[in-house]
Order: sequence, then structure tokens, then C-alpha cells
Amino acid sequence: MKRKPSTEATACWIRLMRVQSRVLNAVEQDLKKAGFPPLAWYDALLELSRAPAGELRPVELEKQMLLPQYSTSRLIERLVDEGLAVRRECKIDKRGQFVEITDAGRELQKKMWSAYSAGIEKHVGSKLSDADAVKLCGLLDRLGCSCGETASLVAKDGAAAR
Amino acid sequence: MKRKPSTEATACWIRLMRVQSRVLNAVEQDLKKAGFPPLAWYDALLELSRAPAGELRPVELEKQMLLPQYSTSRLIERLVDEGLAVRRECKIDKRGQFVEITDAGRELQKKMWSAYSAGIEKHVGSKLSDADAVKLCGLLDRLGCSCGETASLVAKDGAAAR
DNA sequence: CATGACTAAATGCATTTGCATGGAGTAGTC
DNA sequence: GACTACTCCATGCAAATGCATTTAGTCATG
Repeated sequence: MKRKPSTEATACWIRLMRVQSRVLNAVEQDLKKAGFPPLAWYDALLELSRAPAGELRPVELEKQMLLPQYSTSRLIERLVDEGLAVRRECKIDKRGQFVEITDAGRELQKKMWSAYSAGIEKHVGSKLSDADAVKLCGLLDRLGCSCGETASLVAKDGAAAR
Repeated sequence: MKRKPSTEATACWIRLMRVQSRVLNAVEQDLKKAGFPPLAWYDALLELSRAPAGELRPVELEKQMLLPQYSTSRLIERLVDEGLAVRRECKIDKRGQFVEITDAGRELQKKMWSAYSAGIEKHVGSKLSDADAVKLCGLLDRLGCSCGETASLVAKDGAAAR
């Protein structure tokens, strides 16, 4: 008798949900204990720092981060409030703007990466051989197909939740 | 040169975050469009329906669902408000209580499962062979080691996010 | 250049979360 | 039994989120 979502698929689903939640919590908690802001801030700063002139349109950021529009809007607001980014006028489209990372922003991003990377190592890296990590990536990719381009660029200093 | 979190581990992390978020959103959205309450309600109802007399102490529920205490408390409040569960006095420990699922609760759980299972099939099952699903489970388990006991019981009617 | 359809971003408002605390009960110790 | 320490659950309050809407600007068409 064939069930519609096979028990195997269901088991995957469960683990995907639970493991992610566990691991994410663990890493976020570590970061918080070290006195850092939430991961989303890091992700945004990283995207900005990698962008051509350290600046991005909110819409772009939104796409990179897979975040709802209003959520991006408020995230930017907070970064600006904290002096981690500044708004720049967008001359080619007056509706829009550019958000540029500041030096303070770049600095924070780097500092966070040292804590963040430690978290990744502790909660992921240390539990998996590199070979297994590659297998896991491959399998996950089949479900999501959206880590695409970004994924290959990650190399040097880490990345992006949500 | 060896980096601390290997690029492989980092890539895993990214995918784990992004894929989970994508898939969860997709399933939640499907459920919502079908007019159902959030997944967490389903999870709670499922746990309750599987418990010995259809009842559980909030603390147990909390552990099963990996939810913060206050969050469980409010979830129960909502279930009770909607008539999906009732509170029962706990005679052996006056601090506590039992939460028992109602017929309406069991019914909703079943109805939700048909939509939920369709979501799992659509967003997970259909993208993975059973063999690959098994591999994926195995790899994920190494990161979490908490789907343990529950996992094997899942068989018949689905399970649990967060 | 008027119009209608669309995109960029912000925001008001209701709901939900997180955090810290409080009240009530249990259990161990003396 | 009085004290202390701890567990179970609820809740007030501030902050974060989701949703729908608004404001401003673009663009294509006639």
C-alpha cells in the first residue's frame, strides 16, 4: 500500500523542521549571548558589503533575503538608526533609494562573522564530515533550488539565513 | 589552508536555513489558503490525540513541541477558546492541569492532515526518491539528534514542525 | 499631456512574540 | 512546621510581525 506522502518524505519533513529550528536557535542564542544583534542584521550587512558599491536597493535586498517587503523596510530602518547603513537618494528612480553600508556596518559584520562562524562550526561543521556536508547540500538543493547563485559566492565570509 | 567552519559546512548551513524557510512557508501558505489555522495548532492537536487519554500536561506538550513555556501556554489558551481542547484539573499536582483534546479537535486534526499531507507531498515528497529521503533523514539526524523517539511513531498521520 | 496600470517604499493597526515576573504548589531539610 | 529551593503555569508589557493601505513615482498608450 502506497501512502501519498511516503513515510520517508514525511520523516524528512519533520527532521527538516526540527533540526533547522534547533540549529538556528542554538546559533542565534550564541550570537545573542555574545551581545550581537539578530542574524537578519548580519545577513543584510553581508549582502550590502558584497554589493558593488556597498549599496543596494531595498528591493534587491528583499530578493536576496527572501523577506517580505515591509520586513525589509523595517530592517533597513533599524540599520540606519544604528548607524550601520545610510540611505542614499536614487537619481534614476525617484521612488526608490539606495542603502549603503557604513564603516561601522562593515566592522560589525566582520565581528559578527567570528561569532557566527564559530556557531556554524559548533552546531553544523563539527557534526559532519566535509563529504557528508556535500551530500547534505545536494539533497537539500533538490528541495529548494534557490540557494543558486548566491551559494557559490559564499566562500569567504559566511552567509544567510531565513 | 583550513578554514574553521569549512565552506562545505557553511554551505550546508545556508541551505538548511533557506530550504527550510521556503518549504515551511509554502506549506503554511497552502494550509492557510485552505482556511486552516497555523501548523502549530496541528502539531499540538496531533500530540494530544496520540497521548494516552487524549490528554497531556502542558509541560509535556512543551517538551514534545520544543516550544517556550509561555508559547505553549498561549497556544493552549487558543485551542481551548476554539473548543478544540479542554482543561482538566490535575489531582496529583495542584499546580498543574491536563489538557484534553475534544472531538472537534480530533476532527480538525484529521481534516488538516489531508491538506498538510498534500503539502508535504508537493513540496518534499515529489522532489525526492524514497531512497534519497532516507539519506537526507540520516544526515539531518546527525545535526539534531532530537527527532528520536517521536520520529519512529509518526507513521500513520503526520507530524510536527518547529 | 491625460489616464490607467504598475512598482518602490513606508506606515497604521491588530495580532503575536519574547522576556521577565508573579502566584500557587511541591519537595527536601532541619 | 518553618525555610529554602524548585517546578508549573499565567500574564503585563514592550517589541516584532503580518496585513492592508497609502504615497510617490514610473511607464505605456492614446
